[in-house]
Amino acid sequence: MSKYRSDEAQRYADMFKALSNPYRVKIFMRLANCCVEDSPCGSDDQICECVGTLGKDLGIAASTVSHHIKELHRSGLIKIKRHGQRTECSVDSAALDLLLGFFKVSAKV
Amino acid sequence: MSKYRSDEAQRYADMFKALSNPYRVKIFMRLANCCVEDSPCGSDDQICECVGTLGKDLGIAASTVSHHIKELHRSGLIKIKRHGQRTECSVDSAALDLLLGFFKVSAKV
DNA sequence: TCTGATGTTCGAAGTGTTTCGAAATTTAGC
DNA sequence: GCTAAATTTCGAAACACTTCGAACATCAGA
Repeated sequence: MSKYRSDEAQRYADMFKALSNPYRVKIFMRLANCCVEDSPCGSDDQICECVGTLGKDLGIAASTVSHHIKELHRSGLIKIKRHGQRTECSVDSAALDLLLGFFKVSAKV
Repeated sequence: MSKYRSDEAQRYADMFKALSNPYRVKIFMRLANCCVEDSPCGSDDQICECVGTLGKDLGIAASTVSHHIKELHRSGLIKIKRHGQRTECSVDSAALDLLLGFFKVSAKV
């Protein structure tokens, strides 16, 4: 409590909930390795047709992948940009910094 | 995927699930500010009779606090040591480092 | 404008989570 | 051995999450 606003815990909980599913963790890790912030999927050398390709790699239905991506987006962890038929996703670096800060404070680094 | 084992995502998801509830985030933040690893609750100047006091501050039943603490413990985020009638909790610094690493890698810091 | 590719929304089934109060457990101190 | 304090376990009710397939929406290109 103390140095945090009462609804700050809720904000963190929302982001952690978005990462509380192994498929969403995998999606997030994959995005973090290929598309952070303003270098979205499909640019330059990296090609990841987000929903479709991720769905095949994960072995779950496309509608489920779409749902998980929506959850990640709702929590603010990722950004979504529609580009023609494709939906390009990227990790929101501000959210990343916020979470990094959460554990840095806790770790007293 | 790539550089992570298949069940590594599950491990992270478990820890994030433990932090997916605002009460558990509050408990974790409080513990991180008073008892990390080997300086458990109640030592020296800091006094926090974990379950009891946290329950009053959070405004929820003691049995609920106990449940949340069990969840944090099961995920590996905190350690539990019974000391007489009290249950002393502390943040597991190894888990903290693991999560810090998760976001550091993602942030490409 | 039709077609195929890509992605989203909907409804449903199964499962898991949250919270409580009551009862049980554990331990310190008499 | 009793009693009181701290915490856990149990059972139940309400609610939320996960996943799918089917149906719908959107867009690129012939």
